[in-house]
Amino acid sequence: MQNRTLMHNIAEQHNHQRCIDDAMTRARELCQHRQVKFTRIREQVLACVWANHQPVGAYTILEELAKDSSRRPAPPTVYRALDFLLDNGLVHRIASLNAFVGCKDPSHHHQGHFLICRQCRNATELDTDIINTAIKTAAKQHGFTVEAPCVEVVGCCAHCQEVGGNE
Amino acid sequence: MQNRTLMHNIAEQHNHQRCIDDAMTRARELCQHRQVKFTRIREQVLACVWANHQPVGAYTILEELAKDSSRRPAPPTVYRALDFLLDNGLVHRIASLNAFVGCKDPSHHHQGHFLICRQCRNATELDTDIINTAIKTAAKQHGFTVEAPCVEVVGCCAHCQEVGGNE
DNA sequence: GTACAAATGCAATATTATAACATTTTATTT
DNA sequence: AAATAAAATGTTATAATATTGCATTTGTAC
Repeated sequence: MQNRTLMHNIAEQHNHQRCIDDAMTRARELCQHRQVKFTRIREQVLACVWANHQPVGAYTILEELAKDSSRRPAPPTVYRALDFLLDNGLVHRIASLNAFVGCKDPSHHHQGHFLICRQCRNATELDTDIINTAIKTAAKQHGFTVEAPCVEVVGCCAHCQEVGGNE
Repeated sequence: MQNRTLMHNIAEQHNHQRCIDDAMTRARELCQHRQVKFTRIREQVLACVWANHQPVGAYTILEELAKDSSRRPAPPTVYRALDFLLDNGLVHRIASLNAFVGCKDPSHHHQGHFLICRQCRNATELDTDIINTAIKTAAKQHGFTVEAPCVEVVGCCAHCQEVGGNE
């Protein structure tokens, strides 16, 4: 049921295969440009993260890698790949979920803001500045200098509101 | 050094003993009013969280409880107390730190916004609405209904900027 | 005092993440 | 191409955070 909702959602909103392909191409080009190596493992991990728009845990990625190859990689393998992808802005970590999600714009480093649907679990990265501006304004009142704002908003996405259903 | 900075900070900003006392009194009254039990363990855990303004981990709390009494409580003891305190809005959980911090206004339920100093580790809870408003505005553009916004801003607090020092 | 519900004790284990060191692969120099 | 250095990955172990399930105790209502 939840899966149906998700697939429905994704299918309606965009061609997800294209979404994946674009992300992988972007990553490849970006790594080439930065002269860093987009190795097989890193590619596999990124593909796994982009498989859908739900943030995915490190150990879930591990399972997926195990399916693909005959031997099961150990946790550090995945975490190292994730560290690389994080460093290069190709994925974001969602602290409140201990999970990772693809970055929609890896060209410039930024800490994304996320809308996380409680129902379908999709995480949407925002690209406005209003939240950052508000945070800076609030911080300024305390003389606080912002370095890394982390914004993870749980709620209900447009599609799940329409569909309604399981609460 | 970091400790000195922290103590300095706290000492300058407010009388922390009073800060603790107020928080504990507030908690006691609130539990009485809500007809929920502010048991010894819950009280100890809350006191531990309020010991300073740095978010504290569950296992650190465990250590503290072990010091106070002859026998060492098991993790569920602490987590259950924390769950109670979270449910009653007496503490907040900082997802990005896996740690807990006292809530400055438990009278109404809310998800706090935090400024977390990278240097002294103090977490300051914001009480403005600008960030929530910005989040709602941004979410609205996506037809997203906000339920629980999580805002954890890492940066450098006013005091640590003045003091400077270790980066 | 009995019965029930809530809270705590306790053992085991799940989940997420890292440390330390060995090996392999890749790139660079000779 | 061989030697070297650097980067990436493999492997084992373990740390850190959190939960499950069930037993026991405590508190409250009847």
